[in-house]
Amino acid sequence: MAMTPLEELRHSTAHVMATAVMRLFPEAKLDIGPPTDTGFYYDFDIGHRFTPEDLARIEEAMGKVVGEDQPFVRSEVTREEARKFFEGRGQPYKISRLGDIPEGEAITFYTNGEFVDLCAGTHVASTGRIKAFKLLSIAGAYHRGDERNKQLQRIYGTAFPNREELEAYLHQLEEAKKRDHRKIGREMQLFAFDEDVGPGLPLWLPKGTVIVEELERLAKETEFAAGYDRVRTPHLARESMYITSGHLPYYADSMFPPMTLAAESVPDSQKPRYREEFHREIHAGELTEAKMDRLISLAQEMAKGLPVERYYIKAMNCPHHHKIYKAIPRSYRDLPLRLAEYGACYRYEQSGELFGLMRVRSMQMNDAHIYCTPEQFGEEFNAVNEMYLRYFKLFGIAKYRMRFSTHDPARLGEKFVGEPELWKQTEDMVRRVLADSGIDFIEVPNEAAFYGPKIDVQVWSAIGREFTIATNQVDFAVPKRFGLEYTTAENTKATPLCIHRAPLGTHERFIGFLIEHFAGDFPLWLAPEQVRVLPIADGQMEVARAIERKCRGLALRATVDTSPDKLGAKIRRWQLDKVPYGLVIGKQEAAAGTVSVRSRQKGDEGAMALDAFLERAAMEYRERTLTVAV
RNA sequence: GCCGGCUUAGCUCAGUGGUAGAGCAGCGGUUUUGUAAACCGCUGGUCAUCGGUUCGAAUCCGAUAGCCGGCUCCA
Repeated sequence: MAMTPLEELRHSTAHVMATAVMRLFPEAKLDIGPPTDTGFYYDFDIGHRFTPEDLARIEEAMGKVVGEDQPFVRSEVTREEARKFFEGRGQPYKISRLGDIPEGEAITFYTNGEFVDLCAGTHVASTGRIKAFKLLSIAGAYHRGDERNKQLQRIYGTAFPNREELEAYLHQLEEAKKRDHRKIGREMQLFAFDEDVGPGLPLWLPKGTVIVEELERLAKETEFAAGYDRVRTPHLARESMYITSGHLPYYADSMFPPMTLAAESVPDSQKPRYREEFHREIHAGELTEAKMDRLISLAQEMAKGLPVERYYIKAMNCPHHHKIYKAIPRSYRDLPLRLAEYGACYRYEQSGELFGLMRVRSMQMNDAHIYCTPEQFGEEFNAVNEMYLRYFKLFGIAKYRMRFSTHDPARLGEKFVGEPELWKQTEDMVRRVLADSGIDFIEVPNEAAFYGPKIDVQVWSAIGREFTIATNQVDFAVPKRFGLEYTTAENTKATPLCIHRAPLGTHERFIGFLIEHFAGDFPLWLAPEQVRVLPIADGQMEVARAIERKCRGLALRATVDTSPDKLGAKIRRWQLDKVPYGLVIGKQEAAAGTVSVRSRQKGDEGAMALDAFLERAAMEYRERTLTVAV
């Protein structure tokens, strides 16, 4: 596969970096050093721990290699020659990589100066062509990306054809950091984390809650129009349900550990009396850590030997929804049945995976399950995809990627339920729906859910990480496990297909994404504060209050700046707070019944009648107008 | 979970073994103000936590927690 000139440059820079590292640390063992979308990396196995100071030293040594203007020379070798060469140099990873090259394919070395690398190429003519590079970070990375393998040290860097482009890229990185939802979320007081609450458990502050509730309203209206029914389910369920669903064996690690309690079958007289004993203990002096330990062992002692049962906090809503399906006998006339809920779920994500709002342990999903017949499937699946696209248009989301995840036949019965026919049928159905609708997508094997193929919509965070923002999944397996059925027109029983869909993902991730997408500059309908009245002096305070009341009468979120500051300061604060409209009220406006409007897009728009402004704002709100440039 | 780094006031950040600082925010007062910062004053920190070294620790060492950059994972 040919590299683009930029990839060639970056890959060559990776070789230069490896050359420099070998000069400084001759004992280093090399793995691989490919280009990436934004730069390059090289993986090293080395006893020394790279430090940020090392990066500067390595950069300096790289500068020397560039100065030596070493030509990159390609040579073909035999497998045996290559193996001997790397054995001689003590490079086990290279020998391992050699094994990846299929028989009959050319084995090539690229040499620059004293540095020789197993490499398919291609490269720039010589190291002197590398004009602008920078090493960015040090990271751990497993050999071949497998957790069971040794962790190597990876150095990330980037390179550009010239200094200017490198500087522009570094500047762009800085700019992206300003969009980071974690920074804006704190500045705008949208959400917060607290150590006592726990990692990955966000608190929605009042302003963030406004956004949450506006999104819920959007979803409810959209889903109502599309024929969904709303349901509500508990946050917990007995272990037995997750055994039925098949989730426990697959996902126990990702769920919070169960709550264990005395079984319902234990007579009351034998059940532990936590209450009295605890009460007595807890109030007998200070509550120390030692005492907590005593109380916990007391509880364990009391429960000892009793039959127990376990409850899990739900990590997904599907099993509960399946139970709602099952609560009532269903006929083909009832299908499709679309059950929607903004369900609260909890997942015990590994600590290192948590990332602001984008990856959390408590979340609310824009979830729904559509139960339908195979004949209805195409139309239903397509309707869900169209709902995605309508939403994306509403939010002005243009940069996304549809991923169609299919199964791997080699892993049937292990990672994927063993129903080869159903896999084929449903994947074909999805592929046909996608083709008919003309949506661009990429197909990725081996990424399906265990119960069926899926379409994920991928977006990128400000700092460039990729996330699934929405999902549309086929499930032909779990309804069967739950014994879901409907009576067909022929009066026989059949199992429905189920579509799991979450076009708005979770509140947490979706809002995290929206914060970055809009850089906090939300369209009016989502803005926590929509209108701020800015009286010039106290003399206009009464009029300002009256305008605030009028706005609120139209459900517009308005406030008055009651500070003793001068207008300039009020405007500045209004601007920094990213409020869509500011209404300046001075003596003239108060007398004329007008407001001087300031908008985020146009700045000072001059005076207009209050009613005219209210009509405009109310319409923007109602229509969910995308008022901001994104 | 793994590798590495970071943690000083609400926020942004100075402070390299010898009495904890600045700007902004907040609070109080004066000013009643016309489109991005009026003026004066005040409050606020167990330097993440615990332990160690030292006559003396924000500063050196260790552990723990949280966060950050990656890896792995992501129903």
